[in-house]
Amino acid sequence: MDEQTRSKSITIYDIAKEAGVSSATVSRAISGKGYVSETKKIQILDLVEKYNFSPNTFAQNLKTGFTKTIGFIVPHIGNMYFASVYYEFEKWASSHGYMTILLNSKGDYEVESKLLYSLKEKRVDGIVMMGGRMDAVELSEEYIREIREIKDLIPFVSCATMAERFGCAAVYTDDGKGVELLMTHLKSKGYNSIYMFGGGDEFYPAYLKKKYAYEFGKKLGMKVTVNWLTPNMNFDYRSGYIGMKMLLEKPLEAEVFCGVNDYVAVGARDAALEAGLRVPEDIAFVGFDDIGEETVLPTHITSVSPCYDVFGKKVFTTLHKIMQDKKPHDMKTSLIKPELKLRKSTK
Amino acid sequence: MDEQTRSKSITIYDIAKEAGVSSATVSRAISGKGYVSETKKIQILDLVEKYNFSPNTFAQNLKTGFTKTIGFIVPHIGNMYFASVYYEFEKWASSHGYMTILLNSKGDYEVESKLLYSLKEKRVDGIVMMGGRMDAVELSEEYIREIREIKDLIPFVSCATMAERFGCAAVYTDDGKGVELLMTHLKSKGYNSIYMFGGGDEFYPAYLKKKYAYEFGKKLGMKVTVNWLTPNMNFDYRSGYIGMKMLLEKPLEAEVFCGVNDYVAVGARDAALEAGLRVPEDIAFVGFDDIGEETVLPTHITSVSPCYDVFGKKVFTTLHKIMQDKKPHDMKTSLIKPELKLRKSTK
DNA sequence: CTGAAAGCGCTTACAG
DNA sequence: CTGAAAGCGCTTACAG
Repeated sequence: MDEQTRSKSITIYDIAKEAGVSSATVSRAISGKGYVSETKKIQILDLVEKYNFSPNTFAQNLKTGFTKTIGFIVPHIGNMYFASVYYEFEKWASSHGYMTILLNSKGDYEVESKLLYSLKEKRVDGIVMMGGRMDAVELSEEYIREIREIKDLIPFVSCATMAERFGCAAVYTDDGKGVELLMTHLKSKGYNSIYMFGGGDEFYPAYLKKKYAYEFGKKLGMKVTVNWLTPNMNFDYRSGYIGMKMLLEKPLEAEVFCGVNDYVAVGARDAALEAGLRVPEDIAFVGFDDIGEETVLPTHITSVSPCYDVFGKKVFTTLHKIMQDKKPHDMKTSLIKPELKLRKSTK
Repeated sequence: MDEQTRSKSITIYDIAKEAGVSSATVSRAISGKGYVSETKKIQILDLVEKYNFSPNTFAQNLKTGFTKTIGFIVPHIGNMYFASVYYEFEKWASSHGYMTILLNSKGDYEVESKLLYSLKEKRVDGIVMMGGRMDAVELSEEYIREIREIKDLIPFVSCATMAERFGCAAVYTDDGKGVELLMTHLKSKGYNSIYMFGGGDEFYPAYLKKKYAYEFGKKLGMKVTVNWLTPNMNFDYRSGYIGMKMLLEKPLEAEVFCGVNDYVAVGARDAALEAGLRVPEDIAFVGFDDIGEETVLPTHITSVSPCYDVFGKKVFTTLHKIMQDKKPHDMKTSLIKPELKLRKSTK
């Protein structure tokens, strides 16, 4: 990083001089846009190789107005659900020449706003926002306006449930389908009752799963008990653990306990094990999101998996399409089909 | 993203015109560098506020040569060790006006090289690299040269063990201290034998922990058995799980089983539980890295924690210092003092 | 304290 | 197919 090293940086003009052409021709040869004679092209590209030259991104950006950068906001980077979508998304983005900036809103509304602002400032070409405020069932007028403004300014894809409410492109898992898959399987294994819990019901990802389970249970002839609106319930391990402790004080109301995500399910399972119950002989657990990558940290929980590869790809292609269009885009919603991963927390 | 919206973007000239000053004065007023009369300054800043103006980063970068961007390479984003250091680092970086790009090398050597190249291309102001190849005990001449080249070009901090070998700034946890803390505690709880396993011994983070444990065990009068060079051993859950399965086929060689990290320890613990052993009554488990954030997904494993807050901050301040200096920096190594987190996997 | 001017390194109509 | 030239939006010596 010393001055000399920095300033030695080669430019398009150095290449042009050595090749005996103009900088415009070098630019055309490198970008592949516009005509350049085969001879000169080869000559220039050789020089590029020789000096290991790459065009200055900032000069390009300044000129073209594009940054080839995408901002990706998640509420919690440690949550494997978000990490997995990001991971798959990034593969596609980078293979298309985009660099992705991962940002953590910590689930904090103010931080989220600040991040959105800083991405605007950085003039990113696109924004992906996962979960957070956008998942909330009830929204303030002001927040809706904030999101509408940003999505009119910068290509924007939300991975929040029901995000079409904001008039933006949305990609999220089909929870209705997920619940159906899960309950059909449980029924086929001879289970006849299920208890839905965890999560904040003020957020769709919790609310809808419970609602769908309730409805689908009727159709299936399964008894569904829903734990609605328990205070301090959340999407984390602790909620599942504490919730289950309380449930264990009374006779069990169901054969299967379903967390709104795997973190809740794992917490509940641990509480049950601690109480001396056998899983799955005495009690079964299921969850959503498939957070336990086998080689990293398996949960052993039967789970509805979002198919992260399909998910991440869909998010990228959706955003990419919007970035390509010049005109404001039609809002478009894509539902990702989930699949069931069977593990030893159920029969 | 439509053309109109894009081009409406306001510049320093618009502000200058409305304030009746030159663009130079506006620039000075905004950056706070150079003299501007109080009256004009206030007037300009009001306009900035009014139009929600922020200077075009690319024009700034092009002019100044700085990008205010840092590249952060990790081998696996799903590993909570890397995720936690990143998380803490990013807090400091962003509070100093730096944007951090997180990149995943997937532990692949070629990908790592490509990422390094792309960061050079992006002209980031600094690079942090965690683990990966740099952790290897044996290195090719070529790789050493590659790292030396990049660190001479761009401010560079490595979080690999023994990274001072590359002549670059290094920040990593003090494994010697960690082993000492752990074993002293175990001894005080009445444990007299420990079995060290997991990891690839071709990497320092595994090799050194085993070595230190062996040495420190002598001093403490504890029996230390070290599982060296087991093929296919790694830093993941599966290694711990499979490794423990094999160990359980014979009479146990120790009271405590220590994984080179928590993933290994959790895998081993699960194998023991499956075999019907009680933890910690029949067998105890310990690990390193403290990957189980309590509210997210607790491991319940007693662990040597790197103190992520101190770690992340140190990485940033080290990098920041190098970025400030004009001259090539002295290589500097900082060891992070670990602390012990007691959990129910030990007495 | 302030402005005119050069220049950062590209891209892209435009005119040949 | 090619080059001269303008311009993207800033910053910063330089000269007042």
